[in-house]
Amino acid sequence: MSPYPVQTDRKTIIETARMLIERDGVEYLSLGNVASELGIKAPSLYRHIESKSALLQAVIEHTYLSLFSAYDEALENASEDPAEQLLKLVLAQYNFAHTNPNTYMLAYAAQNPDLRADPQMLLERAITVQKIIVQISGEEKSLPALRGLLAVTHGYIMLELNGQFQRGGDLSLTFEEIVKAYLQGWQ
Amino acid sequence: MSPYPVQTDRKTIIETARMLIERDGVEYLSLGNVASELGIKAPSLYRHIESKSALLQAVIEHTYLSLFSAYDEALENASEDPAEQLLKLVLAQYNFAHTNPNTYMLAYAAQNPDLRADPQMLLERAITVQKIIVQISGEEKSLPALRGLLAVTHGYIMLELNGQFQRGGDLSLTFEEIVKAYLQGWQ
DNA sequence: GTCTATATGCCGATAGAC
DNA sequence: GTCTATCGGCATATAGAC
Repeated sequence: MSPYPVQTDRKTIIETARMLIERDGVEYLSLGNVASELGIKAPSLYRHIESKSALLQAVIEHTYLSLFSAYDEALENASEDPAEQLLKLVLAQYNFAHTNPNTYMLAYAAQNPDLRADPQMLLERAITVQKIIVQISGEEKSLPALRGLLAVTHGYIMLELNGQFQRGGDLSLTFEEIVKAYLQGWQ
Repeated sequence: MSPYPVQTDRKTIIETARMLIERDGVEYLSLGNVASELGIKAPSLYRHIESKSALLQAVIEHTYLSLFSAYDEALENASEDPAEQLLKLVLAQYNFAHTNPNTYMLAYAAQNPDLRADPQMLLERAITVQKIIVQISGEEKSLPALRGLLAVTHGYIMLELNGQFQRGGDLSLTFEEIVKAYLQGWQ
């Protein structure tokens, strides 16, 4: 038998870090917090992770994969209508951000290049969405139309998460209304 | 004569902090940095500021006032056309964010309530813009139309500042194109 | 208004025992 | 795979001398 009651592994550490970031904000994450949550001491973590920065990197990667799963799920039950497909996609992102605000913001705001998601993967995903929006905007305008859709979606999420919509209303419904109006503008 | 060669005051400290945040990012700002930049020692700062958090608050307030000045300037030479006025406004914000990326992000992302800008002031500004956009969207849809405009503007700025537009192009022109298409959608 | 000295605390990371 | 002990660093903030 092991002389210590608690054991952990890399996957559990990453999930614990993710949970703590979500609960307290990334600025309060320390290896001490993570270890304490797992019932072990901070230095023990180094058997499983290389550094704090590698741990953050892993959390960000996990966040992107979850977000991409949400995209895939959203498209499963969508009709052929490109506007409906796009709405389902951005709503998936909107809901993901509300369920996981702190990791969402961490993943999107990561400045440090080695904390960024794989550019190749991001590009592939973007092209998938571009193929949908091209049916609305036409080929030539599909890149700006895509970028604007990403902007209005991400911007709305950030403003809402930061509490900058002071005047109430049904913010989820308002978001849908805005996206529909936005897509109208490219037709 | 003073026994020490260097003197400072609250205003200089705030401006120094603002400059350092802009240069290095807010996460690298410390009272030691500020003091060192001013040629004094960190404890001396406490004769002029109450705490680091009060200093950050002052920088954020200064940032908002500068941004509002940019808005005012943008409207000075604008025509009667509401679409042109709105475009000038959001371009003023876009340019401000590019000139002051780190303080822009700090001011917009401030989570801590005592680091937020004065809600009353923000509300007044929002209503000013709403009076312009109402000419495009109509009264009933003017609040969602405003929120969407803020979202697309802020979102585009954040995505560009975070380096998430990988496929190049004239990003400033693309932004204009997107805003115009967005406003089209509400007409 | 600045200084030095210091309190106090947290952090990431390493060495080496078990 | 965990532990204890420790290094080295940097942070905010206060006390009291000049």
